[in-house]
Amino acid sequence: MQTPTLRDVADAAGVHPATASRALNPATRGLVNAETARRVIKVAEGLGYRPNPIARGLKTAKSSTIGLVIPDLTNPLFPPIVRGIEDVLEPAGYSGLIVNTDNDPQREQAQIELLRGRQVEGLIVATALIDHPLMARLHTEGVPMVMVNRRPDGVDIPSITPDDAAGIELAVQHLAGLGHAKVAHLAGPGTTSTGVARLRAFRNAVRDLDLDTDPELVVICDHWSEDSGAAGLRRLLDRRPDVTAVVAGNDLIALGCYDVFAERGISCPGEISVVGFNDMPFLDKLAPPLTTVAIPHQQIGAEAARLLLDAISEPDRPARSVLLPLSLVVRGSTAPPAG
Amino acid sequence: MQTPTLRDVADAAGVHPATASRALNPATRGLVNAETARRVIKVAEGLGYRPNPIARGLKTAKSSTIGLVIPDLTNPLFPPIVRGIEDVLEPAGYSGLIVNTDNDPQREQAQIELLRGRQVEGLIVATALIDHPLMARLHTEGVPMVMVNRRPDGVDIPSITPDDAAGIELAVQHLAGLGHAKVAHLAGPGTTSTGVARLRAFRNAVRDLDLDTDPELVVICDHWSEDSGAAGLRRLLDRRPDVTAVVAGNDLIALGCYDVFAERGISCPGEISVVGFNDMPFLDKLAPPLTTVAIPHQQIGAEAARLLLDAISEPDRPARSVLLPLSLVVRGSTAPPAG
DNA sequence: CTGAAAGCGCTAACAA
DNA sequence: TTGTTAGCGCTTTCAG
Repeated sequence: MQTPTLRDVADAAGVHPATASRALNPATRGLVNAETARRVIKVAEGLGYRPNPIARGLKTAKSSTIGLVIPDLTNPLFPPIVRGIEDVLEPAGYSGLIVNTDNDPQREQAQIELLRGRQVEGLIVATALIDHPLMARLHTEGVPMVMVNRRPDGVDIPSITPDDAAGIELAVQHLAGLGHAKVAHLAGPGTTSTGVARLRAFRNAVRDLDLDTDPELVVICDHWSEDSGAAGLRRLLDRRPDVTAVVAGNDLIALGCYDVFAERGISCPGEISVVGFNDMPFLDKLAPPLTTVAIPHQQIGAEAARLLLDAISEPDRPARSVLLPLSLVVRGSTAPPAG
Repeated sequence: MQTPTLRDVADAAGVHPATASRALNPATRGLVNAETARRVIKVAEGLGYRPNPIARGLKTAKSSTIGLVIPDLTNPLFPPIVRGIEDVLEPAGYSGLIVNTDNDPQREQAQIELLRGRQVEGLIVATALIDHPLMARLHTEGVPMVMVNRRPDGVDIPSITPDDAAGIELAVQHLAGLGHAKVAHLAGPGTTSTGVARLRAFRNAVRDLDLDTDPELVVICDHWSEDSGAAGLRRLLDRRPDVTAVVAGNDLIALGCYDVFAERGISCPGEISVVGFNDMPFLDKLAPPLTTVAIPHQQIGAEAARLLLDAISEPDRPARSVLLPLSLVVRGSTAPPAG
């Protein structure tokens, strides 16, 4: 016999399926005689009954499923976030459906279509762009969602983001404290909130700390990637070979710097110091270990999931956004400037 | 109006829902007048109709969903495999539901229960142990599944695994070629197929190449983890401080060696060479860059997904298993022995 | 407190 | 080729 159905349980317990349903569902159990309920539950266990969420979903128009929209699972930033998400989704009876967009809006739209087709009850999105018509549309359509890491501008969607400004400030202060005056910034793309927030914070910090404010010290990278970081640093060095420290928009961009150091025989931190952002795994094993701004990955995910579950259960509650505190992890890639 | 249903489409097209269903499903489209079909499809598009897979699943007892059982998404080995899996699942109309077991059999069982509750049509499992009653039971219950990376013993389940023996042989040959005679092996747990296969291959290789076959040169680690690797190397060095090269069971174990090198001031590759296994990301950025046996991660995943889809569509086809070829990536962690 | 009846959206016989 | 009918497994009115 295949997995028993509610009917089987009801028959075996000598009650009507409806009664069995009520007895088995904690939320409606109160409507049924405690004794009967106990009996039904017992029988259900005996038969190894497991409710079929598909059937339940069809009736209740709920799938107990939520969509995770990320650029690329292969980026080490995301797995811990995903873990954090699942850690809160699972006890709540939800499952996460992960899709990768590869940062392609086309693909993103298709993937989200797919998720909606699968009746996800909400979306956790890590691919937000500052100007993101798709997200805006979904939001007006009333799709419950939460942004992680980045957020669109001018749309009132709940989000969990790191405190970019504070993080960059920590980084610049650290470098200034070491004695660096010519600090550069390899910014992330201006299409992302993290890119612009960190850039703005950088400009404020160098100004406040009386460091060199030459605009040539800022290079905006095309992507949040190693290659873009390398290209950015090359451009920077061509303009300002005298730079002694770099605040990278994130860790991958910092890794790109490492490539250029190797390529040009530059010593780090001897000649140039570097600070990353995100503290992705294994950074402590690099040569040199990367100093970086650490964000609480799992916690970001967990918090996002909680916000989303809230949004699902209380659709009318106003969007709540969380700014997560972060800390600077000082490792070997930063040191006082030479001579 | 919420998402239109098949009824809405049928009404708008002036046909019966059953006809609309047939027209919309490519598999049954042949049963319907080409003209009618075209019209229905057109109307469906116009209304933005998207079929509800939940309803479809309820009827067909299929969920178009498969379960991915992995130990921990946070282990960098898995994300690329997952990508590979999704890359073939998605075009086939399937979605993957990922669960993390944290290598806890308890949790594994619970998670698989959950997946089955969600009516997954099959399982891709990366947590196989040599002796794995749960997998054996699922297999006899006829649950379609495929093992990736590791496999249980004595059960006829399709699997995609790296060619462990060949990989270890490459590693040992490389070290022997550099002039190492005292080569050690930090083996993975004996409860996993990869652990024992690599250990066996190591023993064969040192014998065939006339290297030191002292059993003290083999340490079996408790887990496939950095900490276990570190503990293993400490044990090894206490017994055989004269060792000049280590073949680590996998990259994480090799990373553990790096920790011990730092802790004891041992230079690598100056005093001890290390080879890893898996070629997880960013190994080229380590100090020193890790020489390792590379496996085709995405391809493993893709192949696993293909096998599973086959198994689902043809349940009676005999289990097919694939041994994937691998290659040695020589980086900076290996060099001729000192003096 | 429990049973009867209807229906979620779709597909699969069976008829016409 | 199309429509009719029934039902997947469950929840949810509505009566009783």
